[in-house]
Amino acid sequence: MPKRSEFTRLAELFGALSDPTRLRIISTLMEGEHNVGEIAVLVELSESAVSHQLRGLRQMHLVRTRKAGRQVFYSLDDDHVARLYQLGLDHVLHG
Amino acid sequence: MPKRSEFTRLAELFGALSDPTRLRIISTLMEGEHNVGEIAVLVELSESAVSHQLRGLRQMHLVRTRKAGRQVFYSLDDDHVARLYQLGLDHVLHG
DNA sequence: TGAATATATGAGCAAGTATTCATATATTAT
DNA sequence: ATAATATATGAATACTTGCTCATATATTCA
Repeated sequence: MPKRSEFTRLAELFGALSDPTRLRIISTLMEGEHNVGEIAVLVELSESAVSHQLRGLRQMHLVRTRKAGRQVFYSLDDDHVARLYQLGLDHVLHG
Repeated sequence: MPKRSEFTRLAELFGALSDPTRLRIISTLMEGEHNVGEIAVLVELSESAVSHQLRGLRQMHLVRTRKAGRQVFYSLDDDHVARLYQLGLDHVLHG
């Protein structure tokens, strides 16, 4: 049985995946890196809202950034995320 | 790219795992079935709070129940949950 | 039957979250 | 330099969540 602090961190990880907007962002990034403006168009949300969400994902180290001029390109930092996403989706679709 | 409704359901699934209390309950149930009172003791929370959380997990079909007299025994409904839990924990502990 | 026990549920509240809007910072172009 | 563009951030607000407390429902026991 893990420690309390580990449950908290695990909850934070799943929490990062517990919002449809963030999942759409993650789904978008699974197809390759994108800058903030592109992501905003793809998920149909304001750039500000996207930027706020990306901040959370950044702080959780689920995405990483590459700066190119004034654009910032985001990509998934870690394949654990993609695996969690896929496993969850399997459960939702079949299962 | 999944549909909006699927993102919502996926978010709900991860949302069910996004709270330390619920994760403790799930962790407890991974070791076998327990009734509400036992779970309350093990996770150190009121029976009411536990019952409320179990209701959510039930509605998500993540746990199932077996009634025996006036007690209700809960167990994990589905190994997807245990797999998500384990994969998430791997990410939190190492990686 | 009536009291005791196990669980479930509803209302209410405090704390957390996701968005918008306004503004700040950084970079490029004129 | 100044304007334009891309992103980030802070404050405000509406919505959601997790708990407690009181109460309801079921089941067993005396």
